[in-house]
Amino acid sequence: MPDIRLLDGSIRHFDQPVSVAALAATIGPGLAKAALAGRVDGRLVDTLFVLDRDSEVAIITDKDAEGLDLIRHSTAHLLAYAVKELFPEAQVTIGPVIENGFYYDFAFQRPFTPDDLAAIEKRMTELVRRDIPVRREVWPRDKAVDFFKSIGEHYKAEIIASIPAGEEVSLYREGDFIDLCRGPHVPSTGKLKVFKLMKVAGAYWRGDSRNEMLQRIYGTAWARKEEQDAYLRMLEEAEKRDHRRLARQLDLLHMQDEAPGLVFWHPKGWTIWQQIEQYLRAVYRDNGFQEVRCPPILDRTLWEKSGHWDNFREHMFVTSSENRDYAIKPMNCPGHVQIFNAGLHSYRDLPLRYGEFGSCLRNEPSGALHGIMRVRGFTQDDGHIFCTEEQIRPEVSRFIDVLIDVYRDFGFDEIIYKLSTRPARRVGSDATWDAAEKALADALEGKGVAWETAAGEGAFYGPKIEFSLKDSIGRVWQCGTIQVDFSMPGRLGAEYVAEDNTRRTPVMLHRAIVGSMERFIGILIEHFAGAFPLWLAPLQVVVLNITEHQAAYAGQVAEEFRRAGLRAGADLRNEKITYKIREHSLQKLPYQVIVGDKEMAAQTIAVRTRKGEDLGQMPTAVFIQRLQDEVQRLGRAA
RNA sequence: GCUGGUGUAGCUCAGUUGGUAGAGCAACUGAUUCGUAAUCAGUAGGUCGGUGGUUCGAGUCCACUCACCAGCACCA
Repeated sequence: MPDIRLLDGSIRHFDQPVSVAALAATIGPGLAKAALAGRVDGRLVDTLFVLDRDSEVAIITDKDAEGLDLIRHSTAHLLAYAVKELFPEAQVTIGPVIENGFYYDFAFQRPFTPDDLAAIEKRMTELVRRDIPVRREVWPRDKAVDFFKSIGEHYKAEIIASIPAGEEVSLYREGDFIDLCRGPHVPSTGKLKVFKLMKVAGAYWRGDSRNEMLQRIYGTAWARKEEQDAYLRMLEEAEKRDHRRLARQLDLLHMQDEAPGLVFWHPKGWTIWQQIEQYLRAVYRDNGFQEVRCPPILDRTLWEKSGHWDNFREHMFVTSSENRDYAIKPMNCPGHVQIFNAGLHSYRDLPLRYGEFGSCLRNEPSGALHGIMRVRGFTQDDGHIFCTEEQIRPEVSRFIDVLIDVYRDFGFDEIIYKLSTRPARRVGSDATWDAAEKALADALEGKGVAWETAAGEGAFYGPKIEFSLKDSIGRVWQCGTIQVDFSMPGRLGAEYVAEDNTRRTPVMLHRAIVGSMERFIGILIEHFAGAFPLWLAPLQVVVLNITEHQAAYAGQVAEEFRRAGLRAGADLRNEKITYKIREHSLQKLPYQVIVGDKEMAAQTIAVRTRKGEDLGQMPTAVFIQRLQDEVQRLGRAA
């Protein structure tokens, strides 16, 4: 008869098998009510699971991370239940938990409408009110296949049929609804209080674009109302700082129908770009990268050699002239190899590092385009390191240091590291992969940072590390990468003379810090909500006169700022000072300098920030010094 | 590329069952010279994404097409 060890170390003895729910009840009525599931010797089970042997048990409630996942998973089932009640002809497929919620895919003869969603959500709420028990059943696989076929659930039958024959499968029954599921689930629908259906969209069956498209309903679900409210507020906030909207409001750039996926940079947007480019250029210079520039189009034969013609022909822009085919470069590496190949290199030259703000064009599928985050014409802060296998680790290590510094300078303190290892289809020997993966892992380990491994997610040509940053509202963006490449140098005939006077093929490391300039600027716009730090702001300070009387003085002050190397303007329009302040505040211009008769008489200026803080009155020279200090502090002077 | 949705003045949007386009802001003109997030008045501005069709008549209906949006698939 079971002895049950609880989380606090205490042991409870029972004279007969006991369910998780009953166990919770012996601990306290509050816990019994809150129990969503149990964790028995590390395995999650339903509350009706019977403990019949000695085990270690934790009661899972909505305070546990697993509890939240459970709620989301069960809410996905609740959604399917409601859909089947309202639309019996709809077929169910799968309904997993995702970040912040869940989705469920249905096969249905017509798309669901927003009205349908409202009706479904209403039905879900009714099912919750009825507090219907959710019960696990275990069936032989074949019986389950026959059953789901018999009720017309062909997708479900197909899923179950892919489970090995002879195994048992678990089904969950709530009311008249029965679904295949590994479980566990919350004990009854009444436990699901906080959820909202968000949107409906198409999704391919089994994630394969060759398959038919299903109707996917997305929902969010939480343990507590306040958490959902916070999540919905975060979405609202994200919408407010959407880079497409801010780019228009702040007059940074635009895109138009005639150039899908391509950006027209306006003066203000281009100023930001230039600050970033100049900054990165200094980073390159300080870290041994020599800046180069490659031709925008290269002969087809080169892309055939590199392998891109075979793999990406559909996504390359091609052009021809005088019976020759060219591709507009979709990447810079083959060009950098040409520069490497243009001279004979000794092992003493390695590592050799090239960097380029490389403009690339890729004919991305129309549905992939998204503002300036995913475009057809973009500029990589691309770099390639030609080195030996032994040099991989120190190069990667050094790169990580640089990357951390750069991200910090842009205001990102949290970085997520992911090491992607060998995929099934790959080039290079296992020994080579072993060494390279170890070099990357060692480099990460040497930094003392937390990192995770994505097994099998490396490129066919080598392992890589991907660097993601977390923005001010908690969203994660993958930007940097460093990738080992065993393939390209050989394909394009790169070699160096080794110590023993033999010709060897170098290893090539591809690396990018911000990734694409366009995308990174998009991320920055959203991260800062358009309120760029001083060193990046298109205009750093504007001088406002109160009446025409101080116009000349205001112009003179602005000129002083400009002479000091600051991006300054004067707004001498015949408008009320409040009007001008409002306008420049909305434009997120960092500092507004106000000059009236008082300031003019004292030969000073009055300063306020875009947030409305009053910095008081001071001589222009004093404020210039402050601004210069701030620029120095927030970013390396370019 | 796929599924669904959207496309009206520079911007944000309204346009009832098809009858020949409207608001606010911005712009322009004039008045106002006013101390920390919107001064008042006036003027001008649109082949309603494009092409074709139905109709006496189309922003409103139909077909095709382009772009964008939300997902999916893709991302060297």
